[in-house]
Amino acid sequence: MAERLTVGVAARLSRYLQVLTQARKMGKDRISSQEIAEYTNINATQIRRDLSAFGRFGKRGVGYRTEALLEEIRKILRTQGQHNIALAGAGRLGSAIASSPIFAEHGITVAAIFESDPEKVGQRVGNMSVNSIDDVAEICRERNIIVGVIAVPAETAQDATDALIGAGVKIIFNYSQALLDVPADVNVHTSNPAVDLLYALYFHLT
Amino acid sequence: MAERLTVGVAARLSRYLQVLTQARKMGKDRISSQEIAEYTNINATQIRRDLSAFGRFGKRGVGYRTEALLEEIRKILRTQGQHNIALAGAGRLGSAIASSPIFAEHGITVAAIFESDPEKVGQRVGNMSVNSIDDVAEICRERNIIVGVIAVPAETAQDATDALIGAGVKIIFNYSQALLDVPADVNVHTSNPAVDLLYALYFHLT
DNA sequence: TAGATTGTTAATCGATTAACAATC
DNA sequence: TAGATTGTTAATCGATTAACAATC
Repeated sequence: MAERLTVGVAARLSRYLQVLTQARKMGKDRISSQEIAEYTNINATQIRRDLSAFGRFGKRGVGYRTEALLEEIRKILRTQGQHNIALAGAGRLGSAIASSPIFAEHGITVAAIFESDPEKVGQRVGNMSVNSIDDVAEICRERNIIVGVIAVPAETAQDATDALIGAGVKIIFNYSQALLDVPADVNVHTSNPAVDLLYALYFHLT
Repeated sequence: MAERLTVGVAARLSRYLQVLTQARKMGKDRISSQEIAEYTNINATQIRRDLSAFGRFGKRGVGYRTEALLEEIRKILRTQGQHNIALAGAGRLGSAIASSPIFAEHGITVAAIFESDPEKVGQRVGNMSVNSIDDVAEICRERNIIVGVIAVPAETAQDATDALIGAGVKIIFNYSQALLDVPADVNVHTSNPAVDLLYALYFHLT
């Protein structure tokens, strides 16, 4: 097995993947490091450096072939497979996530939606029906799910997290404000648009 | 005026802000660098180093006072004011964002929602009514808005972006998959949960 | 006092960037 | 050929970490 990527390299490669996916959809056959730089705010030299560590994917004077580079990065990141994820919360945010086309594009399927509110269990969201959180263990094992998304209010976020972890989930994407306590072998990624915004404002205002 | 923060420092301080905000809500009076480290995945030494660059905020053997540290970081990031933001898109994601409590907590108000779909104009979302995108310039100037959030499908994302920029918006948070073309003085932050997920999976699988 | 945790140093490592030869 | 863009070097800067004295 090749060396494990550093956190920084893996993060940047993911960004390139995102840009290439869209560039392909827009019908761009070729793309230069300069163009990728404009869309990612990552320095063009850094991009070429990152890529050339794995091979000579570009053509001087021309750029990179979008499709080929996409495949190379997928190989490096080993993200060619299909992945099932579980969603906790069938409210507004949960529904938005379940119906978003953004996951399918990268081989990710929202394979189950869970709710603790009995009123919502059985309702349809997107093309799925909402499951009771009590069935989380059975369903996650059956569908081979190790990624869970928390789209419930802060008050119930820890309960939803505990339930998912009990069902074998190892990666949690937290869209609530709550700070989640998890065992050491579970990874939490917390998203907070408000905090990202304060950060962006700092650079705008100074 | 003090030195401008580096990108890395500003990003980390924002994360501390997020943790402190929640810790305060949970009634924690004091917090140690070790505790902040657990919630942010940032090394505890780095946290103390970041903070001590601006003053001696902690007490040896005790930790930091949550409330006081929160205020210090707000001062450093200059995010004590109130900010109005505009939202493009009154669909599922737009509604979720408009009704989220996550912004108010940091002094951010969704001050206007815009739609190009005439069917949706005038409808109520949260405690606001949806405006026509044709009125974006007038409303953004009136409400002093320089931040816009794109919560429309990829197909109309560029149009929504152009409208917001025409109205004076300088910071765009893009929740669509589209790559947005913007003038040099406008900053785009694109969020893609699917890409973040691939990145998280890489470290889980290797 | 004993235990805990900060503030700071010193050393290392990775990120960033400009510059430019190679080459398409 | 002329123009463009990669691949690579070299130099600098910031991030990361262990270690530990200071001190609450």
